Amino acid sequence: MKRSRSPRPSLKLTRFELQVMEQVWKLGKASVREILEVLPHRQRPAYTTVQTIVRRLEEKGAVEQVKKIGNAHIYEPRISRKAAYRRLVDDFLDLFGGSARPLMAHLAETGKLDLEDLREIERRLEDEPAVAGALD
Amino acid sequence: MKRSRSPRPSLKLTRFELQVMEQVWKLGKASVREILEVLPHRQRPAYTTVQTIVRRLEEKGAVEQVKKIGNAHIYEPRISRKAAYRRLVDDFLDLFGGSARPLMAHLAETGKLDLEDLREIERRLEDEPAVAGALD
DNA sequence: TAGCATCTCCGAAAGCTGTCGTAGACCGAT
DNA sequence: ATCGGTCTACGACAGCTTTCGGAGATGCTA
Repeated sequence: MKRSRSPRPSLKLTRFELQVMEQVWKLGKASVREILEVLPHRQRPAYTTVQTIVRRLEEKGAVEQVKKIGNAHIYEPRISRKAAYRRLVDDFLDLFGGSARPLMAHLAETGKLDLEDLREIERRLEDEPAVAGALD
Repeated sequence: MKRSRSPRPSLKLTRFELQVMEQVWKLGKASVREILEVLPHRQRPAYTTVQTIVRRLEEKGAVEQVKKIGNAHIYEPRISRKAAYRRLVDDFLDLFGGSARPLMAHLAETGKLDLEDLREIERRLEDEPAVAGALD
């Protein structure tokens, strides 16, 4: 049975796949139904919709079946939240020429970023000795 | 002829549509062929591919035909670069709970943002008296 | 052990994006 | 007026994402 693949170095998750992963990360491990039930009420999809997403996440190597409870599979994340977001952010940064600064500039110009935000991040950077990557 | 619609407050552009818009913004006004020719050599698509994108941009109200030269339409942008990116960024920020700070934090953690970047933006913010939005 | 609820498994429709070809209109030069 | 090249208009299709239904397996309970 070639259910799951090994997790690719940085696999691309769609919006909804990410939303599902978010719940799996949050819960630590989860069944399809549990995921469904913690999904925001707004546009809660059908059970089988979530199931399909989980299936694809498994094919991509983002989650894996770790056991069964009753007849339901229980899944655990196989990639870290940070790794997933890194890929997403990288893709997005490409729209801004690949570096963060133009994005920053845009955020500042549109009022989404103020001095307080900046100083906060700055403090963190000063504390943490720029370990630059490798921590998943 | 119901060619173009009025520009929606903030319409969503796909990656490639944005790439085409980028050229239109740059050129001020342009024909399909001009857009095609300034597109990066890398994966330059067929003429009609660009044409289709421009057609969709027109349907969305992102560009409009302003005149003809020979038998070719000339298009002008109808939405600002900033407005387009704002929509994009907003959508993206939703993945981070809607505010910029978590994104910042991620960028800092993954080494995409250093103190120098932050101080640069900070300087800008201090100069410009937070006019907070409304400048398209 | 019979029945019901729940789950899995598979398949597939519908929408969006990127891709292009063809048919025909149009323009300028001969 | 005609002809060749360029453009438009339209439609189509493949791949991806989101969506879900149906058939059958499975497990719990009476």
